[in-house]
Amino acid sequence: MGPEELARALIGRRLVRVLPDGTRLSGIIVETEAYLGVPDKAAHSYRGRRTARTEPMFGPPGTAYVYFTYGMHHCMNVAAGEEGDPVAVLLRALEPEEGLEVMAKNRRLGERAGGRGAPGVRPGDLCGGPGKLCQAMAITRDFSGVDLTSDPNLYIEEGWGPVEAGRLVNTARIGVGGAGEWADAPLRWFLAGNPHVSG
DNA sequence: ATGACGATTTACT
DNA sequence: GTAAATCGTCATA
Repeated sequence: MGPEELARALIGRRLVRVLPDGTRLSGIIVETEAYLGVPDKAAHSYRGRRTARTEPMFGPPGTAYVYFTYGMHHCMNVAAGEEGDPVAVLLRALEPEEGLEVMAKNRRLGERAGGRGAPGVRPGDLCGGPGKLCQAMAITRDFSGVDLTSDPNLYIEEGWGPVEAGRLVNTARIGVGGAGEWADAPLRWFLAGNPHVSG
C-alpha cells in the first residue's frame, strides 16, 4: 500500500496507547498527510536522506516514525512503503475516545493561568494537531521504530472501519511552505466536518 | 565545534 | 496577525 492510499485508509481507524499502569488512551484518526520520500521536498527523507532519526521510515510498513521538533513537540508517522522506501503517513488529528482525563492532564490543560471556561472541552484541544496528539497520548521518540502491528503499548485497531471516499476532504499539506512545488501537492486528508481536525 | 532551522503550539498585540 | 518558546538534528568546517 502506497502512502496516499494508507493516508486515506488510516482515517476512521483507532490509535491505541497503553500506559505502563494499563490505562488505555485512544482516539479515531481523522486527519492524515502523506510524505512521498525521495522525490518529496517536504519529507525528512527527501533525496533518500537516511540518518539515525529517519531510519524508521525505511523500515517495513507499520513501523512508527516519531520525531521531535521545535524543541518541544513530537509528531508521529506510520511507515507506508516496502523496506528501503522511506515514505510515511503523518497522523495530524484524532477524535479522542478513551482516557480523556489523562489526555487533558498530559496536555497540561487546566493549569494554564488566566484560562476561562472549562479547559480541554473544546474539540481539538486534546488531539487536534500532530504535536497535541502525541502529547495527549504520551507518544515520544522512544516509540520511533516500534512495530505498530505487534507493539503492546502503541498500535492501531479497526476502529470505525473504512470511511467512504466521499466523506474525505483532500487538500495541500500544512506547514510545508518551503517545499516549492511540493507545498501545493494535495496530500492531506481529513474527515469532512469533524471538529477535531486541525487548521 | 558551530550555526541554522524545523511536517508546531501558544500567548500576546 | 505576529512572535516566542526551546533543543535535537543535520550540514558545514
